[in-house]
Amino acid sequence: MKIGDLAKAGGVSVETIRFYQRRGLLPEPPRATGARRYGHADLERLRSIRAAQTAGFTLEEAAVLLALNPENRSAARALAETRIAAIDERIATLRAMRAALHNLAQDCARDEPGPCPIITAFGSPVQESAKPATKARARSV
Amino acid sequence: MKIGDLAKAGGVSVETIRFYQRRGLLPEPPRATGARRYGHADLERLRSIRAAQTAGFTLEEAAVLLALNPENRSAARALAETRIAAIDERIATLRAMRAALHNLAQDCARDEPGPCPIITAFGSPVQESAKPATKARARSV
DNA sequence: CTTGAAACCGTACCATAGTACGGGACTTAT
DNA sequence: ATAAGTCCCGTACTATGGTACGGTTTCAAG
Repeated sequence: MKIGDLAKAGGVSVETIRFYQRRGLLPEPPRATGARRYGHADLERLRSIRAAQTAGFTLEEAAVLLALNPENRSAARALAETRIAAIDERIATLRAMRAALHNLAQDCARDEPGPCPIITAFGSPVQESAKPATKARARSV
Repeated sequence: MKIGDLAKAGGVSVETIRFYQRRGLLPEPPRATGARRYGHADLERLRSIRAAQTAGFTLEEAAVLLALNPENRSAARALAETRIAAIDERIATLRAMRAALHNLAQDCARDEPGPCPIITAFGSPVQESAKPATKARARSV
């Protein structure tokens, strides 16, 4: 297999494979007249990386998982537990955000007199000095 | 108020304020002999930005919220609903990740003979050609 | 034998939200 | 009056996970 074939088989771009090689996630395979030649093991490894990513691991964590001795259950489990804890934390944060937004949206929908509660919470403080800064915009914001 | 005072009052760094100014999120206030002078409205605006961020809005969305007419409830509500939908999607993805990891961790904890299920899922494909690529590591991975 | 596809390489760029650095100007306190 | 502390400015760098560009070489078909 050449790099393009591996890319197709793994569902990633050629650039991505080269990127993984630079990061040490995929080995540098032997070459035939310049071009790298890949085997089935490389495809397996690529799939492992993608699976780890899908489960929320970073590429760095994927590298650790790949380097792990298959007998080393405690290390693997520790990694998984750490990830689960991080996911739980993230979910809790998102739920809090969601609840806050939902409440504001409900209030807003009640359509009582006065300014929109969403804008009161996040938007224009209704003061003077804080004009939209239209001319200060150097980038496209 | 000078920039340092505003930074302290808003709980951000001076650099962050300057960064917000470059992005057009905070206006460029009048100056006294070089140094910018801020008023209470600027602090309010800074707080609005941080509140929007806490609710999961990006800085770009925060800019839109700040620019909104306080009467424009439908626009504000649309923004909030979009954000809620994005949050829901993200939570769903995280839950799926969590469930997958949790199952693997449970299997692993059963400690049955054979390789660790976590590593089977994400780690070493147990083949030859895929050595850890230690020497290929250009960056620190 | 020539053309086009695909490989190679290094480097730069994307988004996001800042942080850090270096040098000059200016204020404030001792 | 000198030193410390802020302020100014522009630029570069951080992390993350790639994507894109430009130029060279080699491979396979026609």
